[in-house]
Amino acid sequence: MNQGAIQAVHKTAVKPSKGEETRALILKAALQHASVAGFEGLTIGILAAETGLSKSGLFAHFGSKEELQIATLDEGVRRFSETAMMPALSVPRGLKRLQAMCDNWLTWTARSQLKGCPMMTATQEFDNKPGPVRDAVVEHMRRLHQSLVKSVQMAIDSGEFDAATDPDQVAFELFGVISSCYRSRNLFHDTDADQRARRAFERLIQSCLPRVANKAAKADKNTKAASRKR
Amino acid sequence: MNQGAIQAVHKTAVKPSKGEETRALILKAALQHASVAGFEGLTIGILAAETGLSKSGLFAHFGSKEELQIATLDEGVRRFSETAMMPALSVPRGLKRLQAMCDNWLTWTARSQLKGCPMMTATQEFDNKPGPVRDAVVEHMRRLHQSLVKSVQMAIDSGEFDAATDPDQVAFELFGVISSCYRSRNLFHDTDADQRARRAFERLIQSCLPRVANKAAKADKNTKAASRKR
DNA sequence: ACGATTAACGAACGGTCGTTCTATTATTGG
DNA sequence: CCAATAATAGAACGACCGTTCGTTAATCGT
Repeated sequence: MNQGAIQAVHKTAVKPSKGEETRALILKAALQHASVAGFEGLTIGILAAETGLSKSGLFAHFGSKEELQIATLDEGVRRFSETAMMPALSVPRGLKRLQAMCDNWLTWTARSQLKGCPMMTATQEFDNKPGPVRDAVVEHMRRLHQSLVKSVQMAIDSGEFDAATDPDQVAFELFGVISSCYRSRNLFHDTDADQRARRAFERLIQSCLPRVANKAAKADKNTKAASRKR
Repeated sequence: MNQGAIQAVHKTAVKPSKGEETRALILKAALQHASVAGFEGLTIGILAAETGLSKSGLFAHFGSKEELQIATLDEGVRRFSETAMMPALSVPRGLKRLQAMCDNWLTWTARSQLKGCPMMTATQEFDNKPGPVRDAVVEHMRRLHQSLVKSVQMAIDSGEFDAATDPDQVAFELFGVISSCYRSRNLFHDTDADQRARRAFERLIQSCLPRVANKAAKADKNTKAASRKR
């Protein structure tokens, strides 16, 4: 099915047939809607009305609601990749690229004119609902996590991060910051959310910087270690 | 309505009438179900079947689905308070209490035999859906945020945290860590999620400790903190 | 213990859901 | 340009949704 998606992309690049054209239009509206009302709230009737199609006409493009949800999720991931991740790849690997990723991650929903992040929404909606949609979500999120891990690893390799840094741990915490930012934005309408997130990123990065092995640092480490014991 | 809840609690403490008894039973099942399938997936038919009541019989207890959702959310908050927050209040204020809160926060769903955190679920489900349920979610989450802010402030006042610490920022990041932990647990079934969260808490706390410039500064901070106490 | 009150039931409603089928209209390749 | 094919419409389906209503059964205050 992944090959199918690739094939579809290739086809559209050559010649957008009528079917693929409307399908893309549907997915655009679907993504917009899912980013607000979630993937369960994405009903075929509503989506048909929004796109001006009939229920059955729209339905025929996917064959089931599950397929519609997966297609919408894939579209979201595609948009995320091209809006947030790919631009960061043009930044030289290491800390700079990681920062670019974080920054793009924060702002991509606005730049894509989405109300919330579809992947985060899907995560919450399907994390306890077994099935193909959940499987797709897990797959996508695992990939995203690995992208972050890899970027952190590059910052370690370049010497910008301490060698003892745990990339998985950093990725874990980056996800947390983003989560908290989205919540502050959408639930509290907190206009400072982005700034908070940036500060959190900064703090996280600070804690990953190499610990220089001079006396002061060593002493500081020791006191830290002592106080860490509970 | 808060007074109503208090009154209800008081009543049950004295004499649990039949109605209140079954209502409590319904809410227990509702909370269980909402923690897995969310608050929208909480249908009256399913809930009636699970509790052995008829749809109309169950419905009569709440008058609308919206009221059922709010009542379930309130029950979740009540359980969270008594399972996670109240026990932490018996720990002396300051860093220790904050740590107790974080620890209890991490483990309360398991101790309450819930699959996920109802409040987090509700947050995601209603953050873009205006209405009474969303209002209730915002209210509860704001309160929780303030609880954290207050605990952080106490750690500042006691001198355990640097005076320059921003309590709102710390609360923001704590929420992030919890979010990430829940996601790792439920989406990835990551058994290390709790450990990751604890490490993140630790790192966050470390970054809030007083920057020991010299002893005089520390003493000065303590006196400031003492005079700030109300 | 009895009358008043409350709790619970069962049937039914209008609505929307996802889905299926058949028929009609557009698009496409030769 | 014309047959073959794809895209869309429309009506209907059974299932389930939240909700209403009238009736019956259980509980409660006195």
